[in-house]
Amino acid sequence: MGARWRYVRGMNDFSEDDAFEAAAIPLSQRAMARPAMPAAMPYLDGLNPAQRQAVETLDGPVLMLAGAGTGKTKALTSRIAHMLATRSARPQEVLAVTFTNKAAREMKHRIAALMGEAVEGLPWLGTFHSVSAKLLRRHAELVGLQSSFTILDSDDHLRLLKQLVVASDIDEKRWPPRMLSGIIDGWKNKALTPDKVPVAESGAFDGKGIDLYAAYQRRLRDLNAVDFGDILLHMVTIFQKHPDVLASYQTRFRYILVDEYQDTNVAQYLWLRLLAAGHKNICCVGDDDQSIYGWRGAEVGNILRFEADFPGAHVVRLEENYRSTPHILAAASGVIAANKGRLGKTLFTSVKEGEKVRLIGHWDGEEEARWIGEEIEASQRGTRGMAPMGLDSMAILVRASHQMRAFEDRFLTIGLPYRVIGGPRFYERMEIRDAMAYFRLAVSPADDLAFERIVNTPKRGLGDKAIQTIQRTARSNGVSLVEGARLVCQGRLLGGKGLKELTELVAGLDRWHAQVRAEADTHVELAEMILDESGYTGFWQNDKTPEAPGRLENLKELVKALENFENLQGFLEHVSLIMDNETEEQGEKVSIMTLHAAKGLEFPSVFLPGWEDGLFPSQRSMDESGLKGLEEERRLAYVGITRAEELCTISFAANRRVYGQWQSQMPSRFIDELPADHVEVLTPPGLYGGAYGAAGMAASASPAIMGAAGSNLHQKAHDADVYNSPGWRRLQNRSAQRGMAMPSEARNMTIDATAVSAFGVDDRVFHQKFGYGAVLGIEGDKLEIAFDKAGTKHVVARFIVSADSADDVPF
DNA sequence: TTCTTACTGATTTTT
DNA sequence: TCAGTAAGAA
Repeated sequence: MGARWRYVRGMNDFSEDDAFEAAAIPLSQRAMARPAMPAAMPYLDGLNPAQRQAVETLDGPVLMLAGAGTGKTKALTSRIAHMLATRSARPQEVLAVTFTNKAAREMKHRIAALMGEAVEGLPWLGTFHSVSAKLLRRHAELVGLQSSFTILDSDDHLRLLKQLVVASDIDEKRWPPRMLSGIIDGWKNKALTPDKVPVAESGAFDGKGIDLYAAYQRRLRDLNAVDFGDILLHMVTIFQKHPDVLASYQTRFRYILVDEYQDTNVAQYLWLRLLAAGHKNICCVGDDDQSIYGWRGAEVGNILRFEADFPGAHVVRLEENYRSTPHILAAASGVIAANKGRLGKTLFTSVKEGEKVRLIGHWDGEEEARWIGEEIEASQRGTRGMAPMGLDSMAILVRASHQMRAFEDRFLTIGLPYRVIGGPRFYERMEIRDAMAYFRLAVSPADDLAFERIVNTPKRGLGDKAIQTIQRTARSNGVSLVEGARLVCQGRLLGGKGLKELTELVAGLDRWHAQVRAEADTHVELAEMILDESGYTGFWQNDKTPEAPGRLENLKELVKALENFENLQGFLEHVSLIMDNETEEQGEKVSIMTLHAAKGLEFPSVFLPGWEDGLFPSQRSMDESGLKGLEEERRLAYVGITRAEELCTISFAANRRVYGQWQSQMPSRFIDELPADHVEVLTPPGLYGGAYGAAGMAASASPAIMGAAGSNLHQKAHDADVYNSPGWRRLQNRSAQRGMAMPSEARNMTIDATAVSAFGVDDRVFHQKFGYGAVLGIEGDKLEIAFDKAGTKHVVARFIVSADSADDVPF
């Protein structure tokens, strides 16, 4: 949990002049920081010339092109420190925007560490959304909202759209609400209000897209709600339509800083341009080579165009890399060089040689996971003359989250601790959303979306029909759903169980709302009471599924988190923008995450599996966005490689199971783009017999043998394509030069020799996926096995080897 | 109303 | 493969 919840004041706290919530920084840290004397400027000492230039050029537009690992956060925070220390700006005149709460938090900490208590107050520093939401609460009436508007999460957003789609007689199958959501988000990212959507797009969503968009916006206004896109879009609208409001902020924010500028979308771009239009003291930091969010509206063009947008801009390149070895940098540069229209940077480092980037091909995805698991264990012990590495120093970065499974399975089997970063977020979990819907209703009974969410959660016998009755009643009386429900109860418009339960729910809501207003209990007690009385806690206590205990745990955590807020209202206002994934898990663990989630992180040792055409670069990305898509994938490769400090290991598999079907894979075209001088090709141990070359491997394994090996799994591996692909040939050539042979599946065939009869009850056995276990019984060609880690399973005998031979049979 | 069984179709994800 | 939905049975 940690700092995630440590915001105490409400967004609505208008009296507070500075956006910076002092409470966000633990007092201990603030006290420890040494006050910086304005004259001394010690923060400049550790900067290289480029960083220093970026820090000292305060006036006018500055574009800081900061390659991976070049110390851009240091430059950015030092720049703010410099502004304040030299009294070029007062804290409240500085606005710094980031994309994530995490980045905002880190900057706050680092500025505080640099400045100590030398200045009073700190700058406006937050995400585009949090800063914007704060402004919007001040000016909500200009776009027809009240300042207390609610911010919808993506779940509510989708539910609302679904209702609209259903209401307009559209075939939900052909035109899924999800698609409409994507279209509308896209428009909002481009700062297009319904009246501004170009005619060319009027065909969107069966020709009804624009109308539905307009209807959706009306509905939001009626609900006094905004979605994430609106937060920015409404502010842009306000800035454009109310020059006085804009002017006041232009005067107020004399200096603007933007992090990750390559990720800005059109709405954010306009937002910034409007605010900076007067003084043009805007400093944008970014790296066009790390733009990986085009699919959600980011425009690389924004950064490419910066000098045209802001004539006379100073462009500062941060090119000295403090993170990676020369080989790693060279490999990354080699790959990214294939992209066109880059601003161009040449990363260099003063670090000495280090290891080359390692490249290895595997037979299939499971083996890839197995090999990486072994490498990790080896690194832990310390190999190749490298010091032992902790698990925290290692990460596996995948293109798509489904690739994580192979690793999780494998690591579970061998008992290697791992942590998945970026999974479902805390506040997106069903139980948290349900609980928050109850809280929302207690605070504002008119919250129809919250009501819809929880009427029948836990089950109250209120199905579709009952809900329709409530909706009809509410609509015809022009009241909220809660009031509609009350009328339904009074008029006894429902039968038996449902009626009784609904009456009870309405009574409960009344009671809770009264408590909120009376402030009789503390909000924490109240929250507990709501969850209890609604039967929600009991609902999970009675649930026997394995997730139930975890969900109860999460609910407890949610209630605990409330302690950091003054009241329920304050909590709800913040929560939609502030909650992120900061699970400070204990213990040394290998990290598994997507390449996207890895941006901004670094690890001594990085594994990049699944470099196969179609997977990475992703086929879909190329189909949908062509060359642009491919280039974004390439940037993703660049991001991946540059996460590594000392060791980077790229791998691919010749066969992979895709949606349950085995497919042969071609090594990624990005592998061909790796500069040969900086790459060392490995061959998996135990997989090459020495007698077989790659070509021989394909040709010599007769179908009969393959069939006997039970490898219907492998049937496609004979496609010569794999072995004729440039990447594989290259691998082969390199191996040949080094006197190595290519993997052969010759060894795999030995597995078939182990027939059922080879096993007896109580034998110790090994299974590729489930690990070690003991045979409980034999049934036909299947064995019943009690696995040490994976439980009892029935497994086909040919997938089993005897435990003592497990070590030397690769499969 | 709700529980069960057939079907479909499938990145990346912050706010 | 598997999750999430949509139509049928209790």
